[in-house]
Amino acid sequence: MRSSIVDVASKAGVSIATVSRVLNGSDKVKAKTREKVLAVINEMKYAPNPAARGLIMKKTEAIGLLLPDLHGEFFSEIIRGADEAVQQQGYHLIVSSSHNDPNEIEAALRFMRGRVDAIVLMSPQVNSEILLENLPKGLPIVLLNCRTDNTHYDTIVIDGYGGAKEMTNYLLDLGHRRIAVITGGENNLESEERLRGYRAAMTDRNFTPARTLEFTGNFTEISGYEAVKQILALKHHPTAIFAFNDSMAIGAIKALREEGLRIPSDISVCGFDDIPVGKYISPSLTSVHVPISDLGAMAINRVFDRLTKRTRDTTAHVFVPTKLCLRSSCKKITLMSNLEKEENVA
Amino acid sequence: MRSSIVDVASKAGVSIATVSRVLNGSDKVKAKTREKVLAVINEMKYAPNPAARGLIMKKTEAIGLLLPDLHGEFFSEIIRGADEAVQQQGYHLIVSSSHNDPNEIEAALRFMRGRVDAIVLMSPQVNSEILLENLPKGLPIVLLNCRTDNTHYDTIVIDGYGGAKEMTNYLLDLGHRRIAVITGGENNLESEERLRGYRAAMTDRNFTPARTLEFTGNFTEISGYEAVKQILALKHHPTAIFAFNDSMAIGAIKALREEGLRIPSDISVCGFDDIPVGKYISPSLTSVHVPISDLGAMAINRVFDRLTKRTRDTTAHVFVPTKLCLRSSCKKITLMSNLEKEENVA
DNA sequence: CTGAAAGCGCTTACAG
DNA sequence: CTGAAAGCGCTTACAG
Repeated sequence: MRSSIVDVASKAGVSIATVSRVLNGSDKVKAKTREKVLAVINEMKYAPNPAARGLIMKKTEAIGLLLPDLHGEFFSEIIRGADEAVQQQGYHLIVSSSHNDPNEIEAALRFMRGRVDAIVLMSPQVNSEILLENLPKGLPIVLLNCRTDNTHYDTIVIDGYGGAKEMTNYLLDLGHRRIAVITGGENNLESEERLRGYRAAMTDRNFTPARTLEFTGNFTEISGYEAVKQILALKHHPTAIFAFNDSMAIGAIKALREEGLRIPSDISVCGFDDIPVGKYISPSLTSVHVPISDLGAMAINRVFDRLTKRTRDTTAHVFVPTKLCLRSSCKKITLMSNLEKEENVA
Repeated sequence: MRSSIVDVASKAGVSIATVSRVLNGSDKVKAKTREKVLAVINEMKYAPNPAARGLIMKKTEAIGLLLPDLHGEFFSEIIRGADEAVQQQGYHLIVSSSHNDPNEIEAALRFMRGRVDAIVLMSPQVNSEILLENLPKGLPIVLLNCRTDNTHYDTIVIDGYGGAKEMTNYLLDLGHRRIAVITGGENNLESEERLRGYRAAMTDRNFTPARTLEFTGNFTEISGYEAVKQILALKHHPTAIFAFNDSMAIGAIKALREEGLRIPSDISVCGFDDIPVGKYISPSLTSVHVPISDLGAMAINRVFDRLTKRTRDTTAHVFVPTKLCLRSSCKKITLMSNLEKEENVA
């Protein structure tokens, strides 16, 4: 059994109220008393039970972070950014992954009640009704890349549309016309936004985005790898592949190489997110930069804003811009076959 | 304010004891009463406060996971494995990173008291005395890759020595003699074990491991990258570089390429850990396989063993074997310069 | 089968 | 400056 405040009090010959006061730095404690208590605390290595403290003070010094998945560097960077921000305030993180399963989200949210002071939730896949009805009331909540137009919560959303559009325009500028995309799956907000951006860029330039060039992945390396196998089964290969995240781009590159294609001379490849490892692989990966760890930190800091200035109760909706990050995996195309021209010009 | 058990009780016209009983599935509740209470619970969307419950039941259904760092895929795989294991039991994870700082470890450990039922601690860098004196008593604790010969706690340790030795032997078999290593820094258990393994393999085969071929990194890509800049300043380049983790190997490969060297034809490179991305890069990375996510799961499952069968109080010390994972970043060397022979043969 | 009461380990008015 | 007491939201003997 751990020692409790009662043990400290009796050993120090004071009441538990006094021990509590020195613990909480109250100034209405005589210096001598304080020292005596402190001595006992150190001697016993006493530390107050945070659960009891949380129960009465209604603050836990913990923030819940609920992520859809834990695979890959994207989520680990989110966690890292969040953890740094949280540590700066002396807070801690309770991390959970939902696997995009409403039941798991519900379980995690329930678990967090009473244990966290606020919640950061990232759930690009689960639809807003389910989400909203499970969200605990009375707790600051920040929605990260969630599908919701509900303005009742603070939201942070990456500009997937703009980023994908910019990337597509870049590929178009490079002369590419047959651009295959590897998506992150249906019903996934991030994927959908990126797809929308890609299609818009094509259309804006009077090209018809062909559905036959849209392949479904799930944001993992292996799904990018497998998508390429399908892509190469096409009678006319695309000249560029735009994977909707870097992990899939990395998987795609591997598959392409296995088929003897060189990147970018035979085919260009780009990703999205700009995960740290992207700049280290060869060829270095052209991507759409997302400030991943900042995203985690931003969400946490927004939560702290809420926690401190309770007055301001207008919700904030921040839209995070992306930035094209040009490296070596994409290359200018010089000549196009007639066939391609025919197929793509509007 | 969230509703409490009192609200439910009054609305259902029963005592809080009865509500508590239906909450905990006690069988001594009349079916009709149970239904009435359940109806109210659903209507109010009531969920018990886990902090209060934890306080009295002395169990929190949370496990603390304290990691040295949050950079890169290694730690995210540990978290993933741990999270999966924990979710299987309906438990949750409280994650923290220590940055190898004793103060942060202490703060995290203090934070966890009363909030977790057990702790998994990974701290290859902080020495055992500091660690041991901060460890809470009365809580199951599993030490993951910690420097301690204390048998009072359960431990799980990767066979860094064996793995590095095996890798070095492999390089030796390939004909390499000048093998540079990039370590993970001094005072880091994992790095030290791998260094010991490398040196032992060299010595066993009657080669003297040259200190001038040992370069210091810190397990990050950039440190591998920078180490290579130093390595290439050597008057005689090594024919192989053994980075003590994959991230550094990936950084090293990038630096090597920038200097126009081809891998593995000009120089062989290998890593350690076998992080998922390693098989996707080019050339695919030869590494020492560590079952990373399993490690997280193993630690959690060990903790659950403790939690359930309190009787067995002999501590377990598991030593996790590694496995050579041969891919394409290392190549046989056919001829050696006389100079190299002179320098390396014992 | 159900309720009143004690207690988990703390904090904080309220007196003194 | 300090202590006795109430209370945070729950569970669980103990009676009935």
